[in-house]
Amino acid sequence: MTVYYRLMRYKDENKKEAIYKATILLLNSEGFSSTSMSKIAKHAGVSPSTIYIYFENKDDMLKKLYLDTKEKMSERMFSGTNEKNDVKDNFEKLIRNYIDFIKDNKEPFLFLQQFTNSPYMSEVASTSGSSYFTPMYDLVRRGKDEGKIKNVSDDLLLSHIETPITELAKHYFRKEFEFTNKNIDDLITMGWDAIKK
Amino acid sequence: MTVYYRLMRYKDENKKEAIYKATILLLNSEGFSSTSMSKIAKHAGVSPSTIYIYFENKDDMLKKLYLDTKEKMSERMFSGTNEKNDVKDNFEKLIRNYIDFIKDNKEPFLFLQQFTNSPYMSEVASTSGSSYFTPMYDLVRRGKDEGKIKNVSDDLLLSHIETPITELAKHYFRKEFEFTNKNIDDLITMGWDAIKK
Amino acid sequence: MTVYYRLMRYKDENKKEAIYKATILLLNSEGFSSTSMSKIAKHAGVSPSTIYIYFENKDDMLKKLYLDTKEKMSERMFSGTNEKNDVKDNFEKLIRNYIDFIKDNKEPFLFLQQFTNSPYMSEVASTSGSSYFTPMYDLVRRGKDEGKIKNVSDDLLLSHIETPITELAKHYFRKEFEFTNKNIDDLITMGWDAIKK
Amino acid sequence: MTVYYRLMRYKDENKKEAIYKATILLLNSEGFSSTSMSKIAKHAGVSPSTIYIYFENKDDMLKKLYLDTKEKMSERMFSGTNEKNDVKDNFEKLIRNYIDFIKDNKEPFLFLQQFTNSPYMSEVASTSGSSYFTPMYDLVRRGKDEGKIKNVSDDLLLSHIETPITELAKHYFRKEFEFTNKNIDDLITMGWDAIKK
DNA sequence: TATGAATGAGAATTCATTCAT
DNA sequence: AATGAATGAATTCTCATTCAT
Repeated sequence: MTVYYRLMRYKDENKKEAIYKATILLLNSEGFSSTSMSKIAKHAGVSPSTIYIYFENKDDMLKKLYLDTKEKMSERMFSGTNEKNDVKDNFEKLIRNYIDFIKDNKEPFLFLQQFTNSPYMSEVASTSGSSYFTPMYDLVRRGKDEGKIKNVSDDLLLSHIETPITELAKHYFRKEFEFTNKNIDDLITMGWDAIKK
Repeated sequence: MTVYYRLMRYKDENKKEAIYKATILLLNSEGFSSTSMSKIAKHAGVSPSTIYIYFENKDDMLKKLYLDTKEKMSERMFSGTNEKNDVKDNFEKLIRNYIDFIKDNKEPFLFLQQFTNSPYMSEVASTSGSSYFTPMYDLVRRGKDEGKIKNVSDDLLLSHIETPITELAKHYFRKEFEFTNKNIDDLITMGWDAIKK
Repeated sequence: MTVYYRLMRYKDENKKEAIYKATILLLNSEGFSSTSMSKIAKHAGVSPSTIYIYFENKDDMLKKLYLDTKEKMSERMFSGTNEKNDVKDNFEKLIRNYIDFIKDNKEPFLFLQQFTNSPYMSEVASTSGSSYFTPMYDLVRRGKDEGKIKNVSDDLLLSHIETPITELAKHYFRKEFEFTNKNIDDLITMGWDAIKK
Repeated sequence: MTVYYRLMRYKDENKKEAIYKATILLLNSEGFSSTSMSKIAKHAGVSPSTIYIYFENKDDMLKKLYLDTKEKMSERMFSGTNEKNDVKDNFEKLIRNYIDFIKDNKEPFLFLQQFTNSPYMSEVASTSGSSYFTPMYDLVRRGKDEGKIKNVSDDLLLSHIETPITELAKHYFRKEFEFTNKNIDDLITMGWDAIKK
């Protein structure tokens, strides 16, 4: 009897994921201005009003989707890196992880780019988001301490690690570029040349 | 009579520019989905229907605005570079030009970023747009021929020149980073280290 | 077992009252168009679906709430009046009762006004409602028989008893008027002057 | 030529009136909660968006409609009254005017009642609205000065003039009461009895 | 009895665009 | 060339109600 009263229709996490997935796909194919809540609902196979059970409004949904996607990406990027490893090994691991993530996550990656370059970003940036990259900061700081990395502004260093790959990824998805083994090796060399002392 | 016509054309260009300017500002502050034709018209001080005298429709306007802005940027970037100059000098000039453009053109720059990372881009990319960067391709090719630049894929090289600065520019506009002389010099060093043989 | 059932019924009445109370408050502060079932549920501390256990639908609930409130008011109005008392004494008692009710029941009173002047009223009027005022009709009829009250249409008489107070009550709640002893005495005099022969 | 430039599509006051009329009819027949902007538009024969050319939003429209209707009513009520006339004559004129207005304006009258008893009223009350009744205040004040009217609170006096008729009007529209000549005469007598010294 | 999840229909409002001048 | 009025279609979001437990 007790059980009977306790039970109720639980929120279905599948629904949330379906909403996220539909949003990313639509955003990537049609852009912010053409991605409406009803289109998202239709693609996710739910009613428009259902979205409002999981999120306060469209903004709230987009921001949570961004944070969720960004978190998944940064987890993947730093997996296998370790503050006991050699700095350059970590650097190389990071780059390979990032490329792996990109290859496996075309749509989430493109969504992140679009979001990051939209005014939505500034609203999220203040909250959190950049916190995902503290391991990166730790890495370059250690590299500087150990005298292996140029003694320049952190931002300068970081901008030479992630961003060239990000740019190449866009070419990759437009099939103008390939992440061959040689290209990846070259990328590591160039990145390291840029930041090493 | 001549005067009459000149006056007309002068007025036109004013209106077109006002529309462009209003669009960029709105797009940067509110994003694609909140930038409507009537808002643009109001900010530009014209009637919504006036926009349709200058442009076929919203899409047409955005694309022409992108192309126009991009052209202005690339003109500025390559000014003073020359295929007779030393490759490294050209490289340095390019970077300094780009930073100058960024500093003087916050709103156009941010608009370009937003547009480039949106699905609008793919519609424009096919038409033209990348043509603006042929001087860049010429430069790296010459560098390779002269044995000064790494013999790696062009895309790899280009991605290490423009993109780190682009990334830093965003930090700059969020007031998290400054383009001091030292930072600019470091940037040039790092970029050159990345691509030089 | 008895206790069990009593507990259940007790709980029920609590919920029903909570729903009624929340509805009245919302209706008075936000009006018919902004008072939704989910808002009512939230304010009453129950689930939206719980309301449907007690009432068929929203209309049914509103009508029952009106009838319930109206009944409480008329009970209070006629308490202490008696067909053996002097007609004028009954008249005075009625007015004092009504003012007492108003003072003690701001929200229910305002709800009644709003409901009475809405198209909802016509749906309820046919069912019942006016039956609550038969004691009033009895009173004026007796007054006429005894030659104390003007020999005019009942409606004319009734409209001079309750309505001026109703109007003043609205001013009272807007803090533009006070039910001082003098005002109440004046009110009784004026009402009696209006209807007396 | 100059004329050509000056001309444009002017706002059509007919449209505004059609919107007002449709709103009143719908509000009276279906109430606040069932009267949607699209229903109003359909009944007025315009597009929903057209309403937003004339009014900021629904609230704005309702308030302006109320003020407009109230103004028309008060103009009618005080027509033919004059501060040189005898107080009692003015009083009688006022009542006859009000009844005439009611008979000729069923829908506007019922709308005013519904609006006045809704929470919308409090938003409007602060702005203006009661200003329409200054002639009434002038009248009772003069009556008191001349020693013809009871020396009681203005609110008390006013509540015995307009409100009984308002109440009877509702019965009239439900066909439960008729404004016969005798009834009107009785009404005047009773009202005057209530307020006269 | 009681619930929170779920929903299609409909709410207010804004959209890109065209019309009439 | 220029405009403000006008609009049907589409927007975000809320509604009354039902479902599953």
